[in-house]
Amino acid sequence: MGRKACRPPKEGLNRGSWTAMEDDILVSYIKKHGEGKWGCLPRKAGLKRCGKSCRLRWLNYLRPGIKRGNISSDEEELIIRLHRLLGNRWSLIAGRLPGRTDNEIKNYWNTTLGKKVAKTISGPPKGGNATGAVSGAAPDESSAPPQWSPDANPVRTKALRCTASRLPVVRHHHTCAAALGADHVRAGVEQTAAAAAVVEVEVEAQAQQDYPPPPEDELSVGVDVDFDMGELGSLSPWRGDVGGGAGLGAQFDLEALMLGPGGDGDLHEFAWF
DNA sequence: AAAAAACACAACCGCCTTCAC
DNA sequence: AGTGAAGGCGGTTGTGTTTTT
Repeated sequence: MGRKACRPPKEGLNRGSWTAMEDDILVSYIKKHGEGKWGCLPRKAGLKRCGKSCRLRWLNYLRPGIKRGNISSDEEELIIRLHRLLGNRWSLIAGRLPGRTDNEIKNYWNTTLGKKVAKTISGPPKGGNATGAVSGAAPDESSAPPQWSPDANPVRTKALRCTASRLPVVRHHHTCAAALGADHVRAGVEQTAAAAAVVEVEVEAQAQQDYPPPPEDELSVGVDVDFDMGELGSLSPWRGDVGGGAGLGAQFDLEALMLGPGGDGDLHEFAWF
């Protein structure tokens, strides 16, 4: 048995744009009863809307502190940078822009910024890291800072993720020690913050050259973090170790773009060189 | 001035994860 | 532990507005 159903039937619900009166009802209800329980809210507030619609309306437009429009050039720059690192993880990006919502940023990117960035990229002559892509919600790599040439850096690695509380999980398609030492790697590490934390990293790598993939579980990556948090938005140097069997041991330096002041579940992005 | 095309953005949809039972 | 509702997220669509032809 699941929890009690709270959602109202879908029939007879209003759709489309919200009226000022609906907004008023929603705002005054939430002021009185607080956020949450979206499933029950429409019935209790007397709104002919589904809970999801109420939630969206509140979070994106009615919530206090929401900034609307006029995205500044500073904000634009930050969005571009965060998108480069995080891809289409709009809620994460929005979390770094006070007063902005994921929906607004997503819309802004899809209509304006994405095209702008694409134009910038396609403008200058091709070269550098034109190959490959980070999978899924692909961050915009073409403008990523560490320039590398395919000749010198044979492997591209994508998407690292971990939490400090987890045992290391390693996934790889193809990889090699040399590549790990001289790679163009983008790593997203979610960790619970702690001084001098040792972070276990999940790796997904893709080779451009045919190196024999090491057997499963022979590659492990430990990032020995000197948890000297840099200034928000700054790059700070970190040092890490790649251990594991099959001669894969290697040391590497990395830079971390500080996206937050450091706290539980804070997100860090690493780039290997 | 009118029609067509392009743009901007609010809202919806479906999927996945979390959580209460 | 299993089940199903609620919550959250990203992708997509619909529609009003602006620009171009």
